[in-house]
Amino acid sequence: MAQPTILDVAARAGVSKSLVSLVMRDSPSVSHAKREAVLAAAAELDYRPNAVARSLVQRRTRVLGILLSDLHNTFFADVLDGISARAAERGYKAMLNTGNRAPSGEADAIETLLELRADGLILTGPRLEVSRIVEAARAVPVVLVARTVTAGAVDCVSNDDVAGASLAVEHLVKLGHRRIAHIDGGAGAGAEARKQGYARTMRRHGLAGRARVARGDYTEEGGAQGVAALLARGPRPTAIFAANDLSAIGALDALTRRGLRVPDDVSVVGYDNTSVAGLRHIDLTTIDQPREAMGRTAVDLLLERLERRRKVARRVVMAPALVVRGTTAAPGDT
Amino acid sequence: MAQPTILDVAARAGVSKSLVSLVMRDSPSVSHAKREAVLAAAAELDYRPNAVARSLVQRRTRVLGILLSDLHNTFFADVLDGISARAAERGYKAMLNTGNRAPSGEADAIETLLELRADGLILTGPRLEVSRIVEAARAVPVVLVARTVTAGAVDCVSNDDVAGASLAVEHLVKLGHRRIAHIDGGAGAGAEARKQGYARTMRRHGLAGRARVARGDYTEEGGAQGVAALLARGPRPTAIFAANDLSAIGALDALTRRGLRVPDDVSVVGYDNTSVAGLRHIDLTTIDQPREAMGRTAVDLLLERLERRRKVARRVVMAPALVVRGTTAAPGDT
DNA sequence: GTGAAAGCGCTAACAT
DNA sequence: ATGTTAGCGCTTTCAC
Repeated sequence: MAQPTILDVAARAGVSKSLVSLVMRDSPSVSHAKREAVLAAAAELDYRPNAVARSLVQRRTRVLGILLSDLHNTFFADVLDGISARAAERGYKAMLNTGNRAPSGEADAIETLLELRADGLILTGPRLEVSRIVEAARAVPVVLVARTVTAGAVDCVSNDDVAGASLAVEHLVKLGHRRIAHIDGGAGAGAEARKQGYARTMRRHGLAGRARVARGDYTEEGGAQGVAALLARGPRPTAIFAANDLSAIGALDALTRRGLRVPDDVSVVGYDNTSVAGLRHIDLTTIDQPREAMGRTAVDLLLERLERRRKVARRVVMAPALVVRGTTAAPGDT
Repeated sequence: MAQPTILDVAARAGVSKSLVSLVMRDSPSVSHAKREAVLAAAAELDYRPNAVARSLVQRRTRVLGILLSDLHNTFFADVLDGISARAAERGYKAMLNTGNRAPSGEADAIETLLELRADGLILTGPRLEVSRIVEAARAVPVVLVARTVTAGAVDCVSNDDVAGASLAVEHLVKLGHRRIAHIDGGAGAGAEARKQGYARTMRRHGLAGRARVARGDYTEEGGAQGVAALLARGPRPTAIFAANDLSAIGALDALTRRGLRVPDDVSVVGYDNTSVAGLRHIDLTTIDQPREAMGRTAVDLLLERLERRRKVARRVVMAPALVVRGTTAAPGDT
């Protein structure tokens, strides 16, 4: 027999299928004897409840559909850890799908999750158009992580990029730096806010005149080009705040290749605290986003809609933290 | 209305639900007029076929259950790219679940996938006991990636670790190295084979007497300790082959911190070609496993069982490749 | 405490 | 070319 059904178990245990159903769901109103008989039969047959059939009749799957825009970025893996842990605690399963870094792939992935009747959706870092997101939200509750959208039906959880950038700059100022440059993240998610946080904090310290921004794009290459641009003209900055870790690493490498020492000649700060930042060989000072907490919060928001029937949108902004490592120090006497 | 059903569409289009079903599945035997009417009604209602109901009646889901042992390791993300691409090509959906690096988590994840009635399972790098894997294979076809098991019902796809290690050592020998040491991967997957490949190749070149192995464990820390052990006594090796990239990076860092230059004083080779290895700042020579191809192959193996009803186990071993970067060079005149 | 029966949304076999 | 009908494996009343 392919996969045994509840009827096979019932027959073998000599009871009705309703009784088997009650046992499988741990109902207290079953006699000890019958419960044992049913469990024995189930074990012998290698029976496994069919979640498909159960979902059909219950009209819900207890599955949360998770879209991860890019598995190659361990940032998302951390968010997922929080999501899975929380979902398990609350009796839900997390099923992932990826968009393979393409907006159209994301749309397909969401469609699949919706056809499989996930009870709700958590989209982490989606590059998808707003209209598609809102469309999905007509079918089930949707929570966005690491991306915000101002649409009534969608909840968002993100980190405070302005505050994070501020932490980075404050740290450098406290060390004594004044010529602090920024390599931005171009059109990337959160890049605009990080640039703003940088500019605002420089101004607050009366360093607006010293502020310099080089164009980047969240890539290693972008970070290297940012350094090239910054060194090409003007006084050399004593510190660089890059919009993310990858571009910070690109900057790091470009600096050392030019014979400049980090942090002796130039300090470098990144953003995200990805796992590479922690490698001793990189040892990058950076800004940490509370990734796991963001994942957990996303699940909580979703279940508020699912179980408590909340209707109004909520937007949760979480606080980032400074992680000091080896790429920052007081400026040398240049 | 919550989610419209096929009956809602049928009513609105003025046809029977079978007709709607045919249209949704692109049947050619539907008149143009009715097809348009149905599609219009479906669009207006925002109808989405219920995969749960469909799966129940078809007794298959067209879903492949994918277990990724650890999303934080981008190695698995690459394998997954291959899996998703291939699955999509062949009309299947890939649904992932992770074990959160714990064997018990993996067992739960598999159980979930089985209850959701995935048509087959691909387990990548599972740390799970063989017995549990065989057990799962009683329910549906199972393919293992990056782990082998000698059980009849399970297919495996892996890379040839012995050959990969051989490539690494051959590369170093060709550069002129003779004192080539190895930092092993302890009990990690494939570690034993890599060590064997190292030993065998050293012997083949008459360097068995020069072979030295330091204990590692696939971690950065392990790589650093390996270097410490190797430098503590005996003649300094001119080259080190580490069992994976992470430990190679640990070695790299330990070497430079001791004032040794790479590759001038010591060459270093890793294994896996993870994304960090490619960072300019690391620029590690390493062995590449054909990860995407492994993922694609896993899907093919699964579908051979699912669609062609293959019964005998297959074991596919794929060829690794050398990727030369900046951490290897001819030995200096030490 | 236990069983019988209805039905979840769909497909498939059969009629027409 | 289109409609009718009988389940898929389970949960959920409702009887007993």
